[in-house]
This record gives sequence, C-alpha cells and structure tokens, in this order.
Amino acid sequence: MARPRSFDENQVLETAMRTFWAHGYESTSTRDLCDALGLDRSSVYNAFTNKRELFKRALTRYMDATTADQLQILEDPGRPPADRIRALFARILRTEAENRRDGYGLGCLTVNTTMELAGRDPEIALMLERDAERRLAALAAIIGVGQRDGGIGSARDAAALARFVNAVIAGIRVAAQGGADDAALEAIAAAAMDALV
Amino acid sequence: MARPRSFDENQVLETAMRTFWAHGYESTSTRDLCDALGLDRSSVYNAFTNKRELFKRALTRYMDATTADQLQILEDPGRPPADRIRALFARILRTEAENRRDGYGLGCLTVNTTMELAGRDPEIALMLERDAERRLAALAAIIGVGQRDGGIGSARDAAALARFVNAVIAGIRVAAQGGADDAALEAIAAAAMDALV
DNA sequence: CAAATTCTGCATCGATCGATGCAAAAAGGA
DNA sequence: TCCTTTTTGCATCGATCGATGCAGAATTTG
Repeated sequence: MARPRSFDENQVLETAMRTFWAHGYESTSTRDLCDALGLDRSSVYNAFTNKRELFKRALTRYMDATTADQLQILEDPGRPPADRIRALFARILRTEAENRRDGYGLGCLTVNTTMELAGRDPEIALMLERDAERRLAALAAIIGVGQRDGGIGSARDAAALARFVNAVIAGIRVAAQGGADDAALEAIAAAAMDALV
Repeated sequence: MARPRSFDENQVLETAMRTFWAHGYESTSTRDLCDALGLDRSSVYNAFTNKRELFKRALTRYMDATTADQLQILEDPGRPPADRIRALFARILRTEAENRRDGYGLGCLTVNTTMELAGRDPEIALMLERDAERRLAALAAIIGVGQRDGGIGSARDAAALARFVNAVIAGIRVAAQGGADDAALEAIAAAAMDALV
C-alpha cells in the first residue's frame, strides 16, 4: 500500500552502533551517521525520530548483544565458577584486542556512554543501570556458587565481589582507550583473579 | 606601560578546570566557559589562544595537583607500603564522595579526558600517558618495597600490580559516574586490596 | 490504470559552535 | 597631559549542528 524502505533496519542499527561506539554520541553528527549508513537524513529521521532515539536503539542493541554474550559465558555449566570469571576476562581482553585501532582501543560502548551521558541524561542512565544490574546479578550468583563449592576463596560478600569484577572490567576498558597493550590488560585481569580465589 | 588584566590567571584556570571536569571538553562551549569565568571571549582568547590550549592548561593543572597529592600519599615514610595503597584508595573514595552531585560523581578529569579525547588527539594522549607513567612508577616502586618487606604478599611483577591498582581506580571513577554509592565504591577498593596482601 | 500512502533527495531552517575585528577604555612612562 | 600598549566589550564571521518542508519517486491496493 506504500513505498517500502530501501534499507534493512538491523543493518542500519549495526552501523549506527559502530559509529557511535567509535566516536561517541556528541561527536557523531547526523551527517557522519548518514555518510556511514548511505542514507539521507530525512530517511533516518523518518525511521528513528531523531538522533537521540537512534542512539538509544543502537545502545540497546549493543547492551543486549554484549550482555547476552557475557551471561552465556558466566552460565556455562561445563566450567567451575572461577573458570567462568576467567573466561569472562578472556572475552573482554579478546574483544579489546580485536577493536584496537591506531594503538587505541574502542573500549566498550556501555562504559563510554556512562562517562559521556549518564550524568546528564537520566533516561539513558537508567538504561545503563538496568544493564549493569543484569551483569552484577549474574556475577554475584556465580561468585556465590564458587564460594560454596570452594573454587572462590574470598569470604567477601558476593555482591561486593561482583562490583569489584565489574569495576576491573571498566578499568580494563579505560586502560585500553589510554593505549595500554594486550600484556598490560592481561596483567590487570590476572591480578584481579587473585582477589577472588 | 599597558592596561593590566582584570583577572587572576590561576583563578581562571581553576574555574576552567572545574567546568571542563563537570561537562567534558566538547560539551563545554566557550560561552559556557566565559559565563563561569565572568570574562568576555576576547579576553580568554587573548590570554589563552584558543579553547584547546586553555583545556590543556587546565588539564595540566589538574594532573599536577592530583598526581602530586597521590604521590605524597604513596611516599609517606610514616606508613608501611600496603597502608599507603590503602590510604590512596581512601583518598580516591573521599574525593569521589565530595564531588558527587545529583547522585552522579564527577569522576576524574584524567579518566574523563582519556575516554573523550585520547583516541583522537595524540598530543593530549601523550600528556595523559606521561601522567599515568608517573603514577605507575610510584605505585610500582612502593609495591616493590612492600613485596620485599612482606607487607604485600603477591608475587606478581610490581609493574603489573601497579597497572592493576591504576585500573581499579579508573573502575571506581567509572562506577561513580554510573551512580554507585559510597559503600559500593568502598567494596571495590577493599576487594582490590585482597589481590595485593 | 488510477488512487492512496510512504519513502527518498534536495534545499534550507534557526541555533549554536569556535573564533575574530575593531573601537573604546585603562593603565604606565615621558 | 599625551603617547604607547594592552585589555575589554560588542558585534559578527563562516562553519556546522540537529531537524524539517516539500516535491517527486516508488510501491500496494482497488
């Protein structure tokens, strides 16, 4: 009954996500986006309302994919809990290595957005907090299991240890954006594991 | 022989530093700055060349003050090495608590700038790396002393442990900007100490 | 084929950005 | 007091920002 769209919405979101990821929200202009997307601005505004809504869609896509990937690692029944945390760190290190360009990592869109927008956009801050809660809950659950079966020797509150692991991951992202190499990032993760086992 | 300036350069740098700290580099317009400073743009451009040079001056001021403060804690001869690291974390937590507004911390201008600019401004990235080197060197030295006198039980390379402590501090800043409360930040620091002693 | 509906391409809007030109104001030195 | 030098206040520059208006193209339905 009407003219169909000339683009695939998922592909647009994927490209928009990578563009925001690489340059940040404010520094990505709608013109930059449309160049990367191969679309006119009016098409983007027609489909996604405005820049901020498009960003929210892209951020949701990133968080859904990333958190699902991390939860899958944390809930792998084939490994003991401590090994799952190790595997999580290994995944962080691998993605940071893959996304390195010009000596600087892209970091993580979640951490980047927390730094850029959480303090002045309550709605986006809430999206980020909900995502963080999911990851913290999964981490705390696995750590609790590890504490009961002895694989994780720390007697600290599991929720506190989950916050610690989450903070170290964020610290690794920051170090990557600051130019740290793979060995430096790996040393951080290895030391963090010492606090758990 | 000529008209004197109506402002104190140090006060201007202090105010500019706090404005950039609160809102970031790109999101602070020259008009925002001049409103905060009580000066006209032409005065600011006359004294500091342009926005980026003013930012570099403000960033240098921040790094000099912050790093000097942290090095003083790390080099306090009255405490054993492990206690100095604990005191460093305590200082981070205190400043984050002091700089909290609307539930969100200001974080740290160094970390904020690393996330916003390090990947696309090589000169500023170099300034940040030099500052990080100073802190890492001091941390590694103190950790080495602690390893030899037994206060720090970890057998890991002192430089690697220094990177770990630095990353945890960055992680605490990120958590603070994400809305974490004092207790959550303290739990992160406490767990990090477990990896050293 | 014609009517209805949506999408696309181009031009452009007002707002804001960093930065500058210029004349008046303010000081010191003669 | 007058000359020289610098700062200051005001107006404004060109570029870019996010966003929109509108006519024509494209497609489904009748």
